[in-house]
Amino acid sequence: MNITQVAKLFDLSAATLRYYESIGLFPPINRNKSGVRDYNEEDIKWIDFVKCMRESGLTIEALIEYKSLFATGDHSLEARQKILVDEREKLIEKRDEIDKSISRLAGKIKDYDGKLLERENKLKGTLVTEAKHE
Amino acid sequence: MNITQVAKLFDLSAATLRYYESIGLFPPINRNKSGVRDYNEEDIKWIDFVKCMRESGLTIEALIEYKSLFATGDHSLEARQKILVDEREKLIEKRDEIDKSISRLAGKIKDYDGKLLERENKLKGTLVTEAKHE
DNA sequence: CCTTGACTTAAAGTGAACTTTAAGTGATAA
DNA sequence: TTATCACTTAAAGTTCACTTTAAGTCAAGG
Repeated sequence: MNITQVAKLFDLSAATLRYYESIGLFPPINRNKSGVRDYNEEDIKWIDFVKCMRESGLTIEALIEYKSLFATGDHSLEARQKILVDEREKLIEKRDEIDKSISRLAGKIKDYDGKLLERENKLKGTLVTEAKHE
Repeated sequence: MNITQVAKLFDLSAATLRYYESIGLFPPINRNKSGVRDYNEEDIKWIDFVKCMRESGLTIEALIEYKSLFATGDHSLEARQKILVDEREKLIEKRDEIDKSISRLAGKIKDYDGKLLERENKLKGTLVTEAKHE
């Protein structure tokens, strides 16, 4: 798979893919004899992971650190797991924040239902009054 | 309440509070005779709302729009409610994204447990082998 | 009286994460 | 053979949401 196809697949620009690779977000992509990137299954998995995590707000930095440790082999297993655990914690906190906001918005939305009803009733009152005057 | 107290209360800087007010994130704060801001209950509620929503990722723009409509009175009730509904939708999507990432991280973390066990077993194997050679 | 703290405007600076531009090389397909 | 992609490096530009700086005014308290 070439860069354009991968870009389409993940809705990223080729520039972003090169940028991500250049800063070490995932291992270097193999090239064909003419130096063109050829993405394999593993690469796709990495990119999928990176994209998912970035969308959830993991920093570039955390992902670079993870990938760097990955590159050092088995003795970094614990360290890598720790990063994942820490990031998961952060995401859980974030999710809880968002849940609070969702509830809060729900409450406000409900309040607006009340306000809208109130306004409707006022309008009806006006109409009744007008009817009386006829 | 003056700006310093409010800043402490919400862990925002006075500069940020002035900035928020200047761009219209909440209605203008009343001043005392010498022109110093004096925050009342309502102001505090606004700021609390704004801070909560900002932390969940609502844009400054959405919040400004909401407040602007608010300032136009009752005929914007529907429009205001719509903003809240739209933003809630966005937050729900975001939360679902984050949930996906949390699950994905959980899976990977578990995988690492497996890998760590494997490594441990290899280590044991080595020890056993060494024992045999004794 | 003088320090402290609040106020103002305008503008420049910051950091994160890209995006775009420039300027060039090299391979492949019609 | 010429157009189309892909590649490179380096650097500048963009957006968002502040933050900081500068340069000054004004009022209250010890």
